[in-house]
Amino acid sequence: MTNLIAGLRAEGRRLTRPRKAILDVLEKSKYPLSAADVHARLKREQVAVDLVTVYRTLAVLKKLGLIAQVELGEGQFRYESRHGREHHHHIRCRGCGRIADLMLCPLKKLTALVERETRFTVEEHSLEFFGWCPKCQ
Amino acid sequence: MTNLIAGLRAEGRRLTRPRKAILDVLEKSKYPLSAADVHARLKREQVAVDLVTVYRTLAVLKKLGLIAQVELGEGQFRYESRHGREHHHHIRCRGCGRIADLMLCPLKKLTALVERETRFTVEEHSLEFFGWCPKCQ
DNA sequence: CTCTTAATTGCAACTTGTTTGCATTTACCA
DNA sequence: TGGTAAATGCAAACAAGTTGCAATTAAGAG
Ligand SMILES: [Mn+2]
Ligand SMILES: [Mn+2]
Ligand SMILES: [Zn+2]
Ligand SMILES: [Zn+2]
Repeated sequence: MTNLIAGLRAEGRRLTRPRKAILDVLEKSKYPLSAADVHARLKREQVAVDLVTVYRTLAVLKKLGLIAQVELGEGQFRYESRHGREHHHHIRCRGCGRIADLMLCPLKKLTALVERETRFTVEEHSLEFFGWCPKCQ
Repeated sequence: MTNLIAGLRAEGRRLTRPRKAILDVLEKSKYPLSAADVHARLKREQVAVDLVTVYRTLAVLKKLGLIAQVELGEGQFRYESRHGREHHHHIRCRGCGRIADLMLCPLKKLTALVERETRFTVEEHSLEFFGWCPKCQ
């Protein structure tokens, strides 16, 4: 939360109820949430925030580096708090959609290799697995 | 093309002009194309096919395993032919959108590790890099 | 604490990517 | 050469995300 205040101030932005509430929802979640998910949880908590504001806030929090955008082949984005969490990846069940964290990232060496081969500068990568969770097998 | 005929027949489906043309467009492309890209190229080649048919055909070709669906953080799907190409991944430039193939996949061992840790059965994975191409750096 | 003002919000409308319903057309086999 | 189920085109619907604008509000100045 202190990161939020500092980050916002540094850009001349304001600390508002929706911003606090949305970051809070993401910090409490054990898996990444879509904008619609966030909106639904806010409603459940009696916090009246428009879905448009959720989208705009997610963009702000992402720019501040407080949340990460995750894509799991669903045709939509998900977001998760980065607070106190290492860079990591996910696995998603093809049956029930369950998402689990993978606390690993073996790609440091590979990134260097890619940069040498392609002459691109690598800024980010995404590594996701898809399969069947124990219940759905 | 012989794969297409065999695959379609095996499911009681038919070989049609749109299906041939769409697979052909994908086989000629050096990078993965969106449905709209495919549609535009068909038009350029005087092949009149509705965009809806492109979407439906991409779904069929994907189910037959002839093409792969690729996601590069754009909010849309791309598709590429699998004919004669190894399983591989991509790098996409944040500046101009240029996409290059990465002919590597160092994830066999990792997959086994993930399966052991999570108890999921891994069926597929996605590994993509994002950065800046030589022209955009 | 009150005032001022630019940042933020909500609402409606819009855009883009993708899917669905249905009547018409067509590939394929008897 | 039909008969028939599969495939197509067109219009409409849907879903995620974005934009314009008037109303609201956080926060610094006094
Ligand atoms: Mn996670
Ligand atoms: Mn490729
Ligand atoms: Zn990683
Ligand atoms: Zn791979």
